Order: sequence, then C-alpha cells, then structure tokens
Amino acid sequence: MSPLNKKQLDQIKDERRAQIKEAGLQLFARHGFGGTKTSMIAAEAGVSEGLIYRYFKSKDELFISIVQELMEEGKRETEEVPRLPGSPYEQIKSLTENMLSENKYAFMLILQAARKPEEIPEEAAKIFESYSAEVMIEPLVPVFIKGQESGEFIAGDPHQLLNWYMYVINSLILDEVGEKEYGAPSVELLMRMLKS
Amino acid sequence: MSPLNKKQLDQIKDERRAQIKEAGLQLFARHGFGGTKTSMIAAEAGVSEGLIYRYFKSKDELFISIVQELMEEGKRETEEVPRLPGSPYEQIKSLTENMLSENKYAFMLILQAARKPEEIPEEAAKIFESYSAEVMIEPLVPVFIKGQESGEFIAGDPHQLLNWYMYVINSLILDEVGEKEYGAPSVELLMRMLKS
Amino acid sequence: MSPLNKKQLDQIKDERRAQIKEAGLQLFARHGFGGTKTSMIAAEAGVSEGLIYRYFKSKDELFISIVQELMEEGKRETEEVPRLPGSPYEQIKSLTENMLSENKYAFMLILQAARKPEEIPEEAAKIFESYSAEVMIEPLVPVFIKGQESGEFIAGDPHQLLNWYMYVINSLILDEVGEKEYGAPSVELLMRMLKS
Amino acid sequence: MSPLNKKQLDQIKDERRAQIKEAGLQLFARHGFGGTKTSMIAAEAGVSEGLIYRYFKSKDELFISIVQELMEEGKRETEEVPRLPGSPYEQIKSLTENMLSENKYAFMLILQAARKPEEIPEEAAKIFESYSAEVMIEPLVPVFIKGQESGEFIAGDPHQLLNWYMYVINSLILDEVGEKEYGAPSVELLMRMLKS
DNA sequence: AATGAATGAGAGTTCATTCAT
DNA sequence: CATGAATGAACTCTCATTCAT
Repeated sequence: MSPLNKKQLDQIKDERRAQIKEAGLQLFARHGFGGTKTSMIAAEAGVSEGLIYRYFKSKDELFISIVQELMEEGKRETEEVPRLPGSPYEQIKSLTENMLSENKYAFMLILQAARKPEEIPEEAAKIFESYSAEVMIEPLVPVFIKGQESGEFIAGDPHQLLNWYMYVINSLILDEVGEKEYGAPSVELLMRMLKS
Repeated sequence: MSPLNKKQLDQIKDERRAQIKEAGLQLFARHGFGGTKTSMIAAEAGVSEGLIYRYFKSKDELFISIVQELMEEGKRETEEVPRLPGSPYEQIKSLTENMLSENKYAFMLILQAARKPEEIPEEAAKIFESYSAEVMIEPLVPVFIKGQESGEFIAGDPHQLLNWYMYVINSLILDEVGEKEYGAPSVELLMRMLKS
Repeated sequence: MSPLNKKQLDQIKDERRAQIKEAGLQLFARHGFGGTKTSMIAAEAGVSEGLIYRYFKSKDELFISIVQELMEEGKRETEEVPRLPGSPYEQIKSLTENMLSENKYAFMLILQAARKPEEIPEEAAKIFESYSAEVMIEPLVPVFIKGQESGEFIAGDPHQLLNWYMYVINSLILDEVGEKEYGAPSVELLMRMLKS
Repeated sequence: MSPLNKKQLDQIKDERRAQIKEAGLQLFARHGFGGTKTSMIAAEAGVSEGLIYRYFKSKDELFISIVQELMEEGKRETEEVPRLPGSPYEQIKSLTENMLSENKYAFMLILQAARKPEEIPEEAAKIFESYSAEVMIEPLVPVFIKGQESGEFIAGDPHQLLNWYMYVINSLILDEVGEKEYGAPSVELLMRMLKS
C-alpha cells in the first residue's frame, strides 16, 4: 500500500500538536511551568517524551505557544461581552460565569504567567505583557459605565472597580476551585462587590 | 579559651534554626516549594549549604517544620478575633486587614500548601488538612452570627458565607499583591460581599 | 498497470544504494562519522529517513560499506602509477595531483578512518588496517627506486621516504583545502621533499 | 577542627580546574568537540560528572576556556622564535620540532578549531579567528626574510611560503603522529621544502 | 518499495544531599 | 559547630532506529 498522503499526515500532525498542547495546558495550569516535567506531559498526552520535540522545539516553546493561543482567545471573549444579551449586570455576570467554569484552565494558565513572570520563559512573559490587563479590561469599561448610569452598579472609577473585580476573579481561578465543602463562592456573592 | 557551655550552644542552635526557617518562609512563599533551591535558602540565611542539614533532615522537613509553625500561629490569630474591640463587622474587617498585610508571608505559604498539595511534601499536605478550614473558620462563626442578628451582615448559612469570603481572601493573598496599577482591592470593597 | 519486473526493481535498488552511499561519502568526509546525522544523509540523498534502513542495516554498516569501496578504488589507483606516462618524478607528481584534487572526498574519508579509529565503527577501522599503508605504498616503491637511480629523487630508504611523503599528503587532504589566503601548498613545493 | 581556610580552598579549586582542563584538552584534541562526552572528561579527570559544572558553566565554556588559553600560549611561542639562538634556519627548525612533539595536544586542539569552526561553539571559533593565522605567522616573516638574504631559504613570497609550510605542519599535527611503522616524517625532510 | 511519525537510549545539565576537613 | 567541594539521581533534549500505513 502507498504511504499516507499529505492530507492525512497533516491531520495526524494537527491532532498530535493539539493533544500535546492540551496536555500541557492542563499540567502547566495545575503545577506551574517548573513543576511540570516533560515526562508528565508525554504521559498525559499518551505519547513518548521524544515526540514532543518533533512538534515543539523545547518545553519553553510549547509553553509560549499555549500562552499565545490562550491570550488571543481570552481577548476575543472579553471583546464579545458588550454584544451579549441582557443588561450590563447580566453581561458581566455571564463573563464571570464563563471564566469560573468553562474556560477555567485557560484562565488559570494565563494568570500564572501574570503572577510569576520570573518563573516562566522570558518570551512568554513578554507576550503576556503585550496583551496586558488593559487589553482585557478596556472593552468592559463602557459596559460598566452603562451599568452605573442605569443604577445597576456602584459609583466609583470604573477602571479601578473593574480592575479589583477582575483581580478577585483571577485569584479565585488560580485556586483551581478545590473540592472544598462549600466549593467556590457563588457568582452572585461576588457580584455583590459591584452591585449598588 | 574554654569551649562554649551547653546553654550558649543551645542558644546558637536556636538562632540558627530560626534564621534558616525565616529564610525558608520568605523564599517558599515567594517562589513555591519547587522553585526554592536549598542554595537560595543558605544564601538568604547567611549560612553554608551544608549547615541546613545539621538542623533539618531534608528540604522537605524544613518545609514541614515551617508550615507546622505557621498553622499554629494562624489558628491562634483566628481564635483571637471574638476578643477584638468593635462590632462583628469591625472584628472581621480587622482580621481581613491583618491577613492582607501584616502576616502576608505566613498566609501566602499556608495557602500555597493548600492550593497545590501535589507539589509539596506529602506530610506537609497532611498537616495542612489536619488544621483544615474548619479549624480556621469555626471560631468566626459565632462572630458572624452576632453580626447577622444585629443586621450588619447578609442573611444565609454562616459557614458557607464565611467559607466563601475566606476563599476570596485566601486567593488574594496568594496573588502576592503585585505592583498593578490599582493594587489589590480595598478591604471595604471585599466586605461588601458580606455587608447587608 | 503491471508491477515492475525483477530487472527494473534491481535497477531501482542499485540506484538508491548508490545515491545513499554518495550522500554518505560527501557528508562523512566533511563532518566526520559522529557529525553526520542520518537525517542529513536522507536529505542529501533525497530519500526518506526510513529508506536508508532498507538498504543498510545501520549507520555503521553504511559507513563500512563506503570505506570498503573507497579502499579498493584507492588501491587500484596506486597500482596504476607505474603505468602512467613520464619519468618516475612525473608519475608520482601525477598521483599527488590526483589525490589533492579529483578524488578529494574519497581520500578525505579514508584518512578520517585512519586518523581516529576510536570514532568510527570498529569494523571500519579493521578494514582500514587490512588495506594498510603497505598496500597503498608498496606499488610505488619500484617507481621511487627507479627515480633514485636516475638521480631524480634523494637518497634514503624508499619505504621510509614514501611513507613520510604520503603522510604529508594525507594530512593535507584531511585539511580539506580551506579557503585560506594562499590555499594549499603547490604540488611543486611538496615534491621538493623528495627531489634531490 | 575548623574548616579549610581560604588559601587551601583556592588551591583545591585551582587544582580541580586544571585537572578538568587538562582532561578536556587531551580528549577534545583526540576526539573532537562532539566526539568528547562529558562523561569521558569526568572519568579522565577522575571526578564526577556533576563537578565539571561547578567549574565551568557548560561543555561549551570549558572548550572555549581551553582554546583561549592555548591560543595565548601559541602566540607567545611564535613571538619567541626571533630570539632563539642560531641561524634563521635553526630557529624555524626549533619551532617545528616544538610543535611536532612537546606541545602536540595544544596544537592539535587549536587546529581542530581552525578546521571545522561549524562543529565547535561559536564563541570558540571567534576566538580562534581573532588570533588568526596572521598573528601566528607574521612574527616569523622577518626571520624567514633574513634566511633568504643569507641564502638559507629558497626565494619566493615569504608570506606564501611560510603559510604553506605551516599548513603542512598543522596537517601533520592533526594526524596525531600515529604509531605507524615509520612514524611522522623527520623535521629535516619537512625543512627541505624551504631550504634552498 | 517508500514514507515519516513514533520510540527510547543516552547526552548535557541541575540540584538536594553527603562528607572530608 | 561549620564549611563548601563532591556526588548522583533526575531532568530536558537529540537522534539512530522501528513500524504502521
């Protein structure tokens, strides 16, 4: 039989790349960059250790590649908020719910990069900076102001309030929502911080 | 010259032990367990690398010893809250402020143990569990109930609300209050979560 | 369409084998055994990495096979010298020129095997020994003696003088005649070593 | 007993550094950069593999450090030639003898760097270039001219003749003067290339 | 017959721990 | 008691070789 054709090979390659990135995402998110050994990634992805290096030049590059992708995704999500249905309060509540549940790993990893830039590859730290808080918070400012005008949100500098709110959310995500007795706080409780 | 007597030797020993633990506390808090090299601890404590092993059997044991001590201190502080001056709201606000500023390193380390038990020595994780949330939250429940009765706090299961509140505080402490534009949220904003 | 017949298949096989050997020769000559990766050989030969192993059991065997072939070729050339036109001086000059230019790669590789037997497969080193200096020098002895008799060459033990002369030639070939300012020494200068 | 004092420790360090460099010199000279494994160096120096890294940041740095030292030594030796006793012919003969015997390893290594700059650390190649041929040949030009004037050496561009002569010497050194039947050519035979 | 994705042994390097002094 | 040179297990990464297609 003839060898696999180009399309099939490309598909395999894409799958493997995705597998390895997914494994990396989960492990980096949970154990940090230094705490994640390449052997762990290989095991989680179900491939040999050597194979990682056919798809990524180094552990650093794998990390960078993951961060890059996530930052872009995160940016897209935040920009989407003003177009969500409902009042400003409901829009931000939606984003909060999304961050706390669906995209947990992604946010965890992004925020780890933010917290200890000295422990991750330099280039990853740079990428993170370039998508800095501004980029992820700025799109929400108009939404928040609209909420203040309609009386849904408390008064105060919207940048500052949003920053603080995000700060709390981020911290919570990093806690990886343990299996504690009461679990993570309800979104409603958190929103009380902003509600007038 | 005659050799040091037993009392003097014991004093030197206690000092060295304390020096090393203090260095360990700060470094583990900042860089995590895996991110802290024994050479860093020796340098920070101003002793030789080898000396660490006269006072602690291993890096693991040093970490465990530090966690142990901090947990007891934390417990003492929480138990003190009902005896603080002011209303329940003010008492809990006091504790919050204390956790977010004065005892930062201690809390950072404790919480790091809490968050990533896989990354720390198994025994340290066990100690943490044994001082579990209950121990640190239970003493606050009566205070909170008193606050609900006087109308200062929102209604709801006090265990659950306190748990969630602590959860947020803990998360924030772990963020090591970066140099962000707006810094960490004001205690007042956080207290809005509980205030009726 | 019908499959290829046996003759056609054999031809393809011979071509492939030759392709791979030629690529190996150039790369081993330039980069040494250890410095040549199988991936480089595959790329240079324009075949897949796996295919090499259909034609040669291992990288070692490929190397051995190349050395083997070259040694035989070299032997044939040396044996040809007495039948070249011109005086003994001119005959040896001819051989010298040939070695320094036309068959450079071949000689380079042979001599690399000679110089660092530890770095090449053991069997290749053995083959080299078996074709040892004697085999390549002995045919030249009568030529040299004839030159001494006619007064063209200096006096002395012909074996020893030839050996030394070859030794210098071999060393020069191994230098791969760099792009130095003055390039490699002229054949005339070298021949001064032997000329009376 | 008190710990070793500073002087003693410095001596141990100097000894170890020298041990490791000496082992590196011999092995790099014989097997090339890539062909020399750190485990070989450790074994030859009689230390553990890890210890190498207390004295040199990397295998690259060890190599660079060795090349650096040798280049300076080589330069000093060449500059000394005009001050040697005897006629120009005897001075250059002296240098030749020295290169072919006493300082063999040093020259071997230097020349390996010269021959395959792409296979050694980039910085080592740069160092080599900076001490380029000029530096090692230029001091000999006046000596050679003096020899031409007195009729000891053949006529011709002194730069070119010296270059070629050195080229042959270098090539010979790289051959590591095997245990061949007749050994390396006598210095006298080589000098015939230059003698009028 | 041919491909190139996948493997795993072995290389260079780091760092907790030991030990001679 | 105190030192820091020395060790070796474990990590990241490379590359000859295998194997499903």
